[in-house]
Amino acid sequence: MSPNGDGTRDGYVLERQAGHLLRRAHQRHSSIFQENIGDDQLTPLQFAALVKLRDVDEVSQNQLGRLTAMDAATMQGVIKRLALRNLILRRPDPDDRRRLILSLSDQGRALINCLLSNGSKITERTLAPLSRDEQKIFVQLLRKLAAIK
Amino acid sequence: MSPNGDGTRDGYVLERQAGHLLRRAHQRHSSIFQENIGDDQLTPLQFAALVKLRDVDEVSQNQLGRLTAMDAATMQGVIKRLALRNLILRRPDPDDRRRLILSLSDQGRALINCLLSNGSKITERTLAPLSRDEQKIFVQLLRKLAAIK
DNA sequence: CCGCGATTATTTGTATACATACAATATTTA
DNA sequence: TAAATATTGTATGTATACAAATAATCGCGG
Repeated sequence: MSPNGDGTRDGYVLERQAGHLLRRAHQRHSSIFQENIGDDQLTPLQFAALVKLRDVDEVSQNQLGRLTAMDAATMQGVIKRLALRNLILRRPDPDDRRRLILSLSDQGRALINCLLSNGSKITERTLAPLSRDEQKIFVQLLRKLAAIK
Repeated sequence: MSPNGDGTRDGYVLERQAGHLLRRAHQRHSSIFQENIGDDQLTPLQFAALVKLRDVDEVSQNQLGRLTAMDAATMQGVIKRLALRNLILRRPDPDDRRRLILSLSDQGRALINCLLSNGSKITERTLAPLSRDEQKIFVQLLRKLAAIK
């Protein structure tokens, strides 16, 4: 009756759709992140913002959003919470009064330097179900799907 | 200065981390979903719930959550909104008074039957940056990462 | 210099996502 | 059977996500 062996009557099987699989893989990663990041308050987006801010030193809020693929509204909340913990500094741009210039505080810099190795561990564990070769291929294909470069 | 050619001082490059890439790929898919599903109100999770409910006919709310990888709290909101649009029916389980038995309404069944082809189109467009061979490999690896089967 | 479109940050509203807590009900076990 | 345990649905709080609206400011063409 069920040509797919999973109770379906025709070709559309949820478990084979890229979107559903992406969501579940991301779900699994989030769980791994939370278990391994080593800071109960820090979320994946907050971590990404700190990492990128460390790379670029100073940027406006919207610019950082583009670098980390967050829209302005999302970025605003992330930055607000990081500032609340004194992990980042916000000062007005003297050359453009619309902008807030963001930078890491000493505390934020220390934290991100300390947590970077956890970040690598998280990536490793996320990809652990795959062999080394599969990991390389997967990341390569995923970059195409994420429209990176 | 920058061994990675992207402004970083050491090995951790955000754009190469599986979690970040999964998030961005999922982001891109969500956008494709919204443009192609053909129903302005329907979200990816609502669509998944309808698809699965069509496959299994009748289940409790928590059971449907497990089948679609949503926790009880998330499922509750999704079901509430589907019921509000009269796409699903909720009736108490006579054998277990904790449970609500969910099923598609005629309207919900008609809608999902009509939208299934859009679902396939969405999957196709999500994977479009990859060749046919790459798509097969990617989905296979993604299933491992999503811990399906 | 003026006006007008673009950019920046914020705010509001809706929808995931999940931890936690809770009340009602089932099940297991002592 | 009574007690401990587990499940189900609901509610609350926090954090993404993004659309849409807004106010302030910038830049550019005329």
